[in-house]
Amino acid sequence: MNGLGLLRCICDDMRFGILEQLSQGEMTVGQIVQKIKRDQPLVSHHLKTLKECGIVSSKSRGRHVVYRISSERLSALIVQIQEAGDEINDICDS
Amino acid sequence: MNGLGLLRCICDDMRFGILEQLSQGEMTVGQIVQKIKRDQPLVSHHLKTLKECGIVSSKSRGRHVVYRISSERLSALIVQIQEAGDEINDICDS
DNA sequence: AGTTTATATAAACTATCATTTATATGATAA
DNA sequence: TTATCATATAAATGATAGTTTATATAAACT
Repeated sequence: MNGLGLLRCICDDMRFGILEQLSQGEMTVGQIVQKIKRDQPLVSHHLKTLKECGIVSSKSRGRHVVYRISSERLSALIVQIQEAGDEINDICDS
Repeated sequence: MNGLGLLRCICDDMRFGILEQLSQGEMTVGQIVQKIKRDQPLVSHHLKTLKECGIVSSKSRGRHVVYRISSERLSALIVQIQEAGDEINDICDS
């Protein structure tokens, strides 16, 4: 998986929504489901994709599974990418 | 089209390849075709996509059509995104 | 005007990927 | 140990988007 592939992974609407949530701190699958209001299997599926890209990691806590962004560096990068998105919006409006 | 949509547009392998070429200066379709060694209709198709996103613009010069990245700001942003991709590679290797 | 060159468009095909639905796993609590 | 809760997986479906092939347009040259 190359850098572009990983960016593509991040740039999906739903996965980006999940990452926005996780950028505020670790969360269980159920909490993410509640927040973004999508079906649980779909959320799990996208979490798997994010995990395969190495963007998130998970640990079990009781019967819950807690996900988090796998590194501070990556977390900062996601913010940057989000800002790039906003900046493109700016550019296109002007 | 939102910021994420535009990022997704940039993050396609082939479109990114085209943008890498154009980041060195404006080029005709034929020149791009030669450089990236893909079929002309395919290149034109992706150029159209990039144009619809507002990422590139074009002008006619004789029977040639010259494409360029539509703003300096956007050009700089593409470099940043490329660097983000490289950085993700780093993170995943480590 | 007719031919060549450069680019664009359109239709058909293919692949990829998101989503849904149904079911399985695995942990806890009763 | 059975029932329940949280999450994961798998199969089927549907949508999106890349690619190919064929053809159209438009400019320049003869």
